Amino acid sequence: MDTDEEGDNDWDRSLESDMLETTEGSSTNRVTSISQRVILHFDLDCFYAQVEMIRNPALRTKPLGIQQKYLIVTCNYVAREHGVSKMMSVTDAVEKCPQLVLVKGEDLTHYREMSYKVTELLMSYCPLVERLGFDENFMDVTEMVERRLKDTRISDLFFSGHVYKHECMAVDDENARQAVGSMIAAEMRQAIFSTLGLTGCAGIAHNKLLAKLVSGTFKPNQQTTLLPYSTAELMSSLRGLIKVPGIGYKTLEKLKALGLESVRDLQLYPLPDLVKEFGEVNAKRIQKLACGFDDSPVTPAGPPQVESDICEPAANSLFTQADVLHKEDISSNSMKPVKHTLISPTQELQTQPPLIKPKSPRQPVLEHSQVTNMNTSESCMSNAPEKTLRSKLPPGVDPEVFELLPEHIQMELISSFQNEDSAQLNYGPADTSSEVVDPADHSTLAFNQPAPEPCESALNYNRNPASHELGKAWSSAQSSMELDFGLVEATDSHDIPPATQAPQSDIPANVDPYVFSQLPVDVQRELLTEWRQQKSVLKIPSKHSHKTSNTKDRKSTAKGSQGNNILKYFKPN
DNA sequence: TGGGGTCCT
DNA sequence: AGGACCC
Repeated sequence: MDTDEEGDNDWDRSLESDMLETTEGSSTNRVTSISQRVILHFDLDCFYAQVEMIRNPALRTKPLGIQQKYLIVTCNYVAREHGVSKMMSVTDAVEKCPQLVLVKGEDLTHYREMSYKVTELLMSYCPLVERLGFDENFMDVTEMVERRLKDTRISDLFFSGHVYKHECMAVDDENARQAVGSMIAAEMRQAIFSTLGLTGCAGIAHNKLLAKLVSGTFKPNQQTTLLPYSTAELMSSLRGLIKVPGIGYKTLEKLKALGLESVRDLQLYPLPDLVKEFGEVNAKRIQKLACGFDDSPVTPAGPPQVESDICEPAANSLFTQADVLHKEDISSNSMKPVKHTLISPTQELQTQPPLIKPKSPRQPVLEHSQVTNMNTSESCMSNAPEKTLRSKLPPGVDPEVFELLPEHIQMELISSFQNEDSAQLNYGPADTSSEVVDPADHSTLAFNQPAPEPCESALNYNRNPASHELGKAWSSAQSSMELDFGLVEATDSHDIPPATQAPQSDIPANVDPYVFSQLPVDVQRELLTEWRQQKSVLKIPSKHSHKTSNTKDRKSTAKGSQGNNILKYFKPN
């Protein structure tokens, strides 16, 4: 039943209500098609260094390295200009930059606190936030995007920040969701900056893997959106398999032993041989990662659960997984009243209002009749004559190249156009169409541009221009927040943190640290006292937190991620 | 090569 | 608990 194909997903639950619910055997049916998730990845710039610069603004102008033992674990951008880099030995760093200021960073307390504030802030917009280390967060904003699309005219949309491999991009029906995602990401980055004084990057894509990868394309304090058809370009731009998140040192070594070096090598390697080395599940997983497929859900780690909702009676087996997910999502959403924000999206480098786009390829859309993944299992497809397979190819996919792909990837491609990860392998402008595999060619597969197709106007854009549901509610518990400190536009478009920031670890996320620092001292003190008494939504795990009650249970209940699950990180469902 | 984290077996 | 992955 569960080949690990992109099945039983929860990402399109937002659309599920519109869909017919039928049950065929045990497979969940998805009818609609275009539902792709919108995933955000936030990555704070040199996080430890930023925290130290907030604690001591005098450091801002100096080259700063954060030291743990004999390592510079991170450093600010001033230091980077002098040749210092992350994970460099202190000796080397000082050699490169004798004026380097060193701050010990072995005690993580401050970093941890700040880190959770960021996560909390993000959670106040949308509960689906997953932490990755102290300085990264994933967010699934699919529902938020859907809601905005409903009451925003398409002409009011634009891409905030960069669009991967494009200088500018006009918004149309096909890319509107990504555009909204980029606007949301910009607002959130602005919120992180104006309330916490931290800058960072964001990536917007249709899955976690790609959001993470694309977020790093423009580095400090910028954001980048990936359009699905640019997936292959992104993947092939990675130099070395180690750059694929989810492939670590051990796996890399094994892959090397098999003679694989590039992303493309892995994409094309015969699955059976891969299975011998890694087992079926892992083999498929890593091969899919190499192709840019990742159906792993955004799994909130913290305890957003405040109320009763988790202790529900054992799930009725008549419920599909998706049903359960849907419920949980609604309940967690409903406890999030939000205030309207005055924050305006940052415009960044992208000053251009969208003009004319290079006639954009569109995301292929399949007919509804092609039922999702219902057993796209090998058996059923591998027997299919090639002609049949080919005839099902999404527009723009080069059949020649298609045939080079491992079978499960082919299946993925075919079925994915109804799934969330659709259009993944929709490789950009092609030219290598009819080639034979050239072992020396380490570039990636190329597909033709998808031909224009009738668009799915499943998304209707109404009038109602200014609709911003993003609120700045910090924690539902707080009420003293009527003071609109946080709503002050503390910055202009260029995101330079005020050097005067008074670091106050107790000020709530929606209070601008700068504005706070301008208040009379006694007022500050009074506010702080009040805030300190208030509970955080996300409790910071104590150092010796035993967490007797398993985080796992919390997770699987909280998000209802299919309790089984393979790899947490980018695991297939 | 730190000082953490997560999940799977 | 050990091993893989992540930062």
